[in-house]
Amino acid sequence: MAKKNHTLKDIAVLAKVSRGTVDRVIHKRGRVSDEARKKVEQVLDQIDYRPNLIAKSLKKHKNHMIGAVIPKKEEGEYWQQCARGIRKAEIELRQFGISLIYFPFSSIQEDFEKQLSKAISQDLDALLLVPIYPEPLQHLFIKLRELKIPVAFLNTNMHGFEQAVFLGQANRKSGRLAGQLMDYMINDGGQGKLLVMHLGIKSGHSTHLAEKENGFRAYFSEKYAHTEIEVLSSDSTSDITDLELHLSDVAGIFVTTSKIHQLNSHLKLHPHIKTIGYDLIPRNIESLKKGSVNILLNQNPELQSYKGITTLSDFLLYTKDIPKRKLFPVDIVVSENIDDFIQ
Amino acid sequence: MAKKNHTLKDIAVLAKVSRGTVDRVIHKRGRVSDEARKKVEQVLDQIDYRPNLIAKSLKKHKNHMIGAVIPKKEEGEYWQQCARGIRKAEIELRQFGISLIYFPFSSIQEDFEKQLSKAISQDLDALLLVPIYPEPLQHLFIKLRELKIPVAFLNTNMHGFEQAVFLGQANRKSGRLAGQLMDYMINDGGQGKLLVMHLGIKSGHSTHLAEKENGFRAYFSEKYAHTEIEVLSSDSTSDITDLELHLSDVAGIFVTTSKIHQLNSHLKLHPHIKTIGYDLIPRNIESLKKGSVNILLNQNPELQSYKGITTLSDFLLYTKDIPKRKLFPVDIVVSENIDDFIQ
DNA sequence: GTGAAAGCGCTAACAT
DNA sequence: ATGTTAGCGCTTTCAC
Repeated sequence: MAKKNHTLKDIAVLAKVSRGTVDRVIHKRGRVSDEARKKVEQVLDQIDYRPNLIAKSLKKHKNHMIGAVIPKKEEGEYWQQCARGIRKAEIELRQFGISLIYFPFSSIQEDFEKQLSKAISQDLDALLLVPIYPEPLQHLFIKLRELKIPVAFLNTNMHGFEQAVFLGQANRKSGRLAGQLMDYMINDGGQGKLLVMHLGIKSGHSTHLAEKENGFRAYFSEKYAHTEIEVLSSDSTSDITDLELHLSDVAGIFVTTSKIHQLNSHLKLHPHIKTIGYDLIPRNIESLKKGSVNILLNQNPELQSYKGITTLSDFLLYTKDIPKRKLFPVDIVVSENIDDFIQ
Repeated sequence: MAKKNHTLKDIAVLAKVSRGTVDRVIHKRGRVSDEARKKVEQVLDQIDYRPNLIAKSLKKHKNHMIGAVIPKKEEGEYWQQCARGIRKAEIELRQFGISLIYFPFSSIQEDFEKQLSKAISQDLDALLLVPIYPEPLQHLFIKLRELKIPVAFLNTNMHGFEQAVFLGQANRKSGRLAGQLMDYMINDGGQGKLLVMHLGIKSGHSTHLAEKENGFRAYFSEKYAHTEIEVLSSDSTSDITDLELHLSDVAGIFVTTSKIHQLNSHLKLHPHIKTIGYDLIPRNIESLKKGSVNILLNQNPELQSYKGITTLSDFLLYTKDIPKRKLFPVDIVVSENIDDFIQ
């Protein structure tokens, strides 16, 4: 038994009922007599029935629409990569009757609000979105919840949704990882203090950064009695012109944002300082190749958004379950393996 | 135009011919009059026809069989992971009418020969295999080539096959990467020599190891005038008992195989020595967590074999192209991110 | 050379 | 409550 893949028809024959009845039993659509149900269930116990997802999908075929509410490409290379992942999924899935509609927003509240409203009003079959300003825009998220369509959240998680997947990182963990890598590079945490820098922060992202910082600190406080760790924040380049003052006895710098490239001119003067930053944006890649940055942690926005779309489409096409969360490991990127990660 | 996804039927209507004719034109099956062909081609130029892969697959459905000629699980944890990836794909693909047949071999020539012959004689629809002893068994590989079925090669590539994908690593590159990571850890290549160890080598794998070694050497020779690099090979544990003699002024050890855990007792005595090894097998993981090993490079056998099967099934189900090669980046694993990679 | 039609496995509307 | 049937888009067989 269990060799052949049984079909609904097989089961109907074995249970001596009609295909319709079998279907009703399997999908619990009711309107079946106990007697018939028992007969079918008996057969189902015997064999290992797996519905043919391809047939199911073919039947249901109704050109699914997935909306993507994501920051505009102009918002930075990170979001460009994110868009690339979505685009890749779009091309692959077109042949399966999935199409995408984009709702790109610039990161001001009004624009996000506008785009999300537009998306909500379009009765889509699923939605991928990067949720920002959740508090002031509660009413919108409530509306979204009421739609009861599957949602994929990128970067920031939201709760209270029935069918929702979160695609993102464990920020604290990546901070810890940065700690260990830094530790390896500065050779056992001894001499010199460390700098954690939150560069070019945009509103709404600060909790992520704090988590990274905490992880970084946690690593060192667990391993060494005390390592001196100083924190610097800034949302513009001007703030870091007087950075020089801080760099005298610094052994390593951990930048929690994608802006490590802003330090380039400083780092040239201090080649011994070990540096870890985030994200494979062109200017960082350049810095990595030139050696002013030692390690980049890649949060892999392309893969995340790609998986976001495929998770949704697996649900739409094959009624596969939507997992609660998909956490992606960060890639550790140095100049010797950077090529594996770009294109 | 191009909004809706056009079907064969649509085209037939537009071209005022039958669906059969359209199909014949698209698939170049001949037996079409020039006149009819032109009409169809004209329509095809106008619209963007994308055949519905799901329908195609449903129609063709004929329980495809994929054979897997891979080392037995007893051959080591690496192959066990490999088997897990295949198993994962098997479970996922069962519902699409793909089934697998396993031909596990123990790594002696006779057994491999036997299993591969068996696989060849079973008229499978596709084959995944780990090719070893290609020279002495040329006749078998010639036979395999003649079968003209799609093949996925794991770990070692073979040439002259029409539909074949190679899934594996760029070994030299991973050696270079190990070089850079070592460089980072020993702080700029200065004091102390380095050891490259080929531990527990099995026949047939030595070119891989040499490539890794070369990459490692290349990194250092390009960066520093001269770094002293010593090489040690062994195919049994006994050879490394006198290792102690070599360890006096060693700064780092790079083990090109998965056997770095064999060094555990030695490393305890020299905690300052930095170590890089391969593969997430339990004893290595333990060593990593305990700190006697600093970095493990994960060649990701599970993902490789999984992708091997899915590449083949994408071809069988959806007639998607088979790429020439899929090279996987190695994961850089330290104790702080090991959890991301196990289970 | 061409069109008509069956059928892959499933769902859902429609009879009974 | 249950059985029958049409049809998703494609391939393939079979008449003509």
